[in-house]
Amino acid sequence: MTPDDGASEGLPADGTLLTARGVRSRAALLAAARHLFESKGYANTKIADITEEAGRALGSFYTYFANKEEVLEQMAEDFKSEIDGRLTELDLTSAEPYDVIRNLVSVYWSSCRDHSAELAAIFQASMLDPRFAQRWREIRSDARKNIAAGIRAVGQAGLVQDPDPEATASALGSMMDYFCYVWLIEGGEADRSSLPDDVAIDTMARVFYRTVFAAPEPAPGPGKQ
Amino acid sequence: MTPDDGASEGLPADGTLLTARGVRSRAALLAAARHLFESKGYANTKIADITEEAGRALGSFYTYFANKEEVLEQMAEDFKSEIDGRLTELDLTSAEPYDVIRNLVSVYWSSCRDHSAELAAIFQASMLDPRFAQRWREIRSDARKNIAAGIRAVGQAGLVQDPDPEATASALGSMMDYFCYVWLIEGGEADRSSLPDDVAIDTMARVFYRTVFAAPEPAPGPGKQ
Amino acid sequence: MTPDDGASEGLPADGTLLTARGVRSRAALLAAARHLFESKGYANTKIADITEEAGRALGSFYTYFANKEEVLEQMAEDFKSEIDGRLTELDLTSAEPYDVIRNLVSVYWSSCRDHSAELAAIFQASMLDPRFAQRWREIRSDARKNIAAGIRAVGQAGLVQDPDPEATASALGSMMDYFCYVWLIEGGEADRSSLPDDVAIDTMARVFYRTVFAAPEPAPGPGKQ
Amino acid sequence: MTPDDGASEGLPADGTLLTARGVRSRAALLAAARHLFESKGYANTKIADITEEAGRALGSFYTYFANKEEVLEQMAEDFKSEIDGRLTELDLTSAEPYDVIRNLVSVYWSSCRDHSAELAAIFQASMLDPRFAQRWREIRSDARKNIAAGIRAVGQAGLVQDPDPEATASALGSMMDYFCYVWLIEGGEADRSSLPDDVAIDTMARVFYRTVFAAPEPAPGPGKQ
DNA sequence: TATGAATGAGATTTCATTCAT
DNA sequence: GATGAATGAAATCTCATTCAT
Repeated sequence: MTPDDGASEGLPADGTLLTARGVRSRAALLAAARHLFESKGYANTKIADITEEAGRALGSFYTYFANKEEVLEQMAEDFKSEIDGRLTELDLTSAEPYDVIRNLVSVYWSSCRDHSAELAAIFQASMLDPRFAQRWREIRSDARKNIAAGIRAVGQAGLVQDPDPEATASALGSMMDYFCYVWLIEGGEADRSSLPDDVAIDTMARVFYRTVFAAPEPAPGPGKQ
Repeated sequence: MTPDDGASEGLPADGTLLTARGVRSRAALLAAARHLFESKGYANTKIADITEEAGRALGSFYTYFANKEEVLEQMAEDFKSEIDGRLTELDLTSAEPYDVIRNLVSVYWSSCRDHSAELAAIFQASMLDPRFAQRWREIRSDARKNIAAGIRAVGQAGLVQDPDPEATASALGSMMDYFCYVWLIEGGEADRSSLPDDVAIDTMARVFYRTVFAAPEPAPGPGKQ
Repeated sequence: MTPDDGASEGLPADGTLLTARGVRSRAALLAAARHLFESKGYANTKIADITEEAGRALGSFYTYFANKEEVLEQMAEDFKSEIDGRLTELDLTSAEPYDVIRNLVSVYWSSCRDHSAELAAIFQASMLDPRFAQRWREIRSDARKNIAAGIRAVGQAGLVQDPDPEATASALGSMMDYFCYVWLIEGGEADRSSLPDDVAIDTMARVFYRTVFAAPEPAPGPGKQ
Repeated sequence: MTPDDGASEGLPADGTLLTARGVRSRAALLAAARHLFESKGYANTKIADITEEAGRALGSFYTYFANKEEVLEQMAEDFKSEIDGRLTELDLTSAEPYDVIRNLVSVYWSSCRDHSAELAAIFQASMLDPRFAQRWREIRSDARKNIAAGIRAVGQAGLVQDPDPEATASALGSMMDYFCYVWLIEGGEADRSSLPDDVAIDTMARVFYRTVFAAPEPAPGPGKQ
């Protein structure tokens, strides 16, 4: 669950393998970038900031990455596989549909919380660089498809019909993406600056469930997250 | 803040009145900025791009604006009063709650579509500059409050209870904001690049209505938008 | 005959016309570049050197040129049209073939002497950048063709046959190009560092004449250059 | 300066002897440098390119050379002794002066062809670095002296007088140097990209012979090169 | 007001050389 | 000897802002 594990040991730009020292440096740079992307934002972070934060010389950055985009690329990759991994582990056979939805929302929220740097950076980059807009579309595409499939399944079960499951999935996905961004990165709304995890999760789950089932969610059992 | 206090015809920074020529130049610059913010994005638009597009000399920009932020400031102001104006004109006393919601969503969608430049710029700027994040929070705050008030009203009518109307309002607002951004600015999702107006509006209205009423929306009558 | 006249008033990168002030600045930068290319060489001259020498700010360079290559491009253009102009003025109907050749060689030598900066820079650049190698080939191509035509004319007059006039023209051209470079730029041979104009011209003319006519040149009359 | 004093097997900078492994590494680096100087040019070749091409680690370069100049220094040395060697082997007592000249030119051409990397690098370096300009002057100095001596001998034989044999030698040397560079390195003239060996050699020999003897060369016998 | 040239503080990127392992 | 990561001094280019005309 630490942000630094997983796929990010990575490789230098040219595909060569790294020495132990190299692995350490690369990790230090990624960690520094993550930290800065979160605190100052992707666009406002200079390469020099990253190397300074990592305690490395400016030039060392280029031993491991061709440019700032490549750092984000790497982080986005890790972010996606992390979420994918967590979602795969999820128990989707739960008796209660609401629990399935809540678990799903919960995984998404906590992934975003643990990777707020990545989330912030990807969001930003998607607005600055069309290449990243495309990348971000791809990353979220699986999630959209799964939601749409769920909506369709509910329709085929004869429960509630949705005239355009993909559009609805896009709306629900947008809700989750931006709600997470607002509360985890941007610092909340005008008169409230943060949300407890369970409130955030319940809120998203509620919107999600009601949208799909057009009915009230079951009364809550005792607390979770 | 009267809706027509002359802000958008604009005044120079020092409060002096503009000559007719000045009014024209200022408008040309704003129009150019709008166009560029939409096509290349706020961050990727340089002052020189704006003046070139406007057919003015670089230096003229500074006759009317202190910097790019001020241009956006102005556009945001106009954007907000425009939406506010349209929402005020709205008939909220409609017999059918679904129609109220659909009208509201419809106004939001078409405002965003007609002001995609502003939307794009505000969104982007809110991610680059904390000052604009705050500004954007304020702009959307009224809408959030109204939604929350609506949810509360429904609860008080004894229909459906919502444990945290503000949080839900934030979720619904996030859905609308980002859904509009995705489909009007970013170019849609991975496998669909645009949405007809009525589909977009129906989709948002559906999510909105179901979330608030925890029930299916009424079956659509013929023709819309 | 000053290096700064002619085509080099030029235009800024984007084709816009320059103000009087702009014309002055651009000329100052070109003059500075010319001076530095000659004294330190093209490759060893930094943009900052040029602007410093011209008494301008670093950034001003980019108002007039996209990069160093473009400066040279401009200088090469001027150089070529200058030589072309001088050659066109030449009297080729002289009774004495030797005089024609000597005049031609003389024009070439003095053009190179007056434009040693350009010569040095073009030579250097042609070795560093394939694009300039091509450019330089094109520049000298006319001269080669004229020489070849001359050789062919001599052959058709039944005087001396040359099995490959183009190859010979290339050899004579190479001789002139590099001889000029050696004596005007590089500082001569191991044991002699400069050559009086008339010696240089006589030498090249001799090689040229003897190669074409396979006979001794006429005995020199008095005074020349 | 015996032709085989071991220079090209080389010694490390400090005079220590190399191990067998060291000899192999040094040779690999020289070969890689040769190859790259030829294909990308001296200035465009980085140390890292050389070590990569040689399959060695970057740092290993500095075990054998202090810098890139030293590599070229070494190659220039080899180049010169190679040409000197070939010229010494030449039969200068041939009955026919034209054959002497043709042999000489032929040796020069084939030396340049077999050492095009060295030729390219020396030429380039002589334009970038005054130290190499000097070096290159020295290298070619012997050749110039020999040519001048030949011209003088012809004059003393009462055949043709040359007012400045050294200048003429410089012109003929320039012709050969640059003609070889143009056709062996730069890729020819605008409308022809290569020359068969015998055409190149005949052409240079023709210019050379006619310049020295101010008379047509003897009609060619069969077979050459 | 309008103009567009001038400025210079950044930011990125490259690469020769050093050095710890 | 061999390795390749680390270094940091350049150099290039950008662009918001100022200012003389």
